[in-house]
Amino acid sequence: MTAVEERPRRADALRNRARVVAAATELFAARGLEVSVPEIAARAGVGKATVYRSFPTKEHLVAAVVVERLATFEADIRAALVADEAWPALVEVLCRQSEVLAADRALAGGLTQQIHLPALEAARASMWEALDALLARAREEGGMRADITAGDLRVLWAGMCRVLVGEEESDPAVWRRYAALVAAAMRADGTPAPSSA
Amino acid sequence: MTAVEERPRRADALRNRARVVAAATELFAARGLEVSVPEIAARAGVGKATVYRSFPTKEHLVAAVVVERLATFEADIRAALVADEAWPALVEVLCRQSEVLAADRALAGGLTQQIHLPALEAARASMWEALDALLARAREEGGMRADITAGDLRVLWAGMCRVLVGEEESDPAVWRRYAALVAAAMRADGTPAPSSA
DNA sequence: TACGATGCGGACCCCAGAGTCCGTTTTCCG
DNA sequence: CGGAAAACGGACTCTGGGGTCCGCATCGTA
Repeated sequence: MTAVEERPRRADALRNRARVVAAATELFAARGLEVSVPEIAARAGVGKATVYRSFPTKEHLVAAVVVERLATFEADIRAALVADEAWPALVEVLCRQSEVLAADRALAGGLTQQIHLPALEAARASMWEALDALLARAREEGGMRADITAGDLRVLWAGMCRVLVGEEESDPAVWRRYAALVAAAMRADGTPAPSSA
Repeated sequence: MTAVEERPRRADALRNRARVVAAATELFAARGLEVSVPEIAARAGVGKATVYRSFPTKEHLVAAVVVERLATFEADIRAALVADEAWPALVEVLCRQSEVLAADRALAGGLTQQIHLPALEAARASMWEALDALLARAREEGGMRADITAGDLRVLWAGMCRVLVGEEESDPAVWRRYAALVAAAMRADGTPAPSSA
């Protein structure tokens, strides 16, 4: 655990850090968050220790990459927030991001992975908050069941993503189709929960 | 890899095997399929090697436990097959089994886990076949979208289960609610996939 | 009851991945 | 341009889980 201090870093250190992040981003996208640190270091053309000089822990590296990906996802959501009608915009975001996920296993992991690092938690929270806002608008417009929250969307959507990722599904059309099914589950049209408990 | 021969096994060997399976069933249910063999052995009150005498590989042990669980799931489905109306019966099965899953991480893993062992593959296939039959009936009765297959149900339902399991959700009501949402996604009511790809 | 086959379990090996150390190289400031 | 601080990277340790070995105990049959 090398401390991450605040004093100015040398040029080569910054360059190497960037290379590591780039390599990690590629590898995580291609093969998931399980890729080992040594392999990332090799891909970046640096030694393992160099990775640990920028990131105290593998989790920190993962977080750095995932935060980046979450940010672009959130940007897409926020763009949808200004659309005329929220519901179609929401569905479009889901479909589009599902296509992205078809080729990026890192984000999929990031949606649900159990990593408790402030930076990541914050990025996640901010993202869900944006999605919540979009859902709220869709609800107001009447296109959605009233009891659906961003959390519900997360469970259904992230879950489906995990299964598809696990099966190496890479056809964007398939991903879009499931995104549409998840959207269908949230539509306003009766079919309330049946019976007890 | 100790071979699993056919000659009659000693009484104590059978007893120990049963203990191991019982311990594994408990631990897998409580904490998922990641529980280590040493820990299972300890819980069963036997040595690690004893586990490997009955099961050539950890995967074989996992398979043995999961097959058992899948069988009870399948039995539930087949019972629903003789109901008057297939759709409500299907929803009921999903809700009920979701409650079961709330307390059993083993089955959840078994639904999607990548283990390629004949016995497990067979049990899974048989289970999905039963579910397919139930879906077919529901489709005939008109309660369901025509394009939904058992595979679709698997992606949505198993996915949602994985997320809930990962978050240690143990409130059966929550599980039932999501099962109902998945069911809603499959209902016949327009909302077809939007646009391209 | 005796004795061979069967089964037991603790000690052991192997591997892989996370994280650290230290002698050498690079940067950069005076 | 020279030297101290910063960074490098290969070699190292540590941990933990899967799977095996072998001397000892137990079973069950003649």
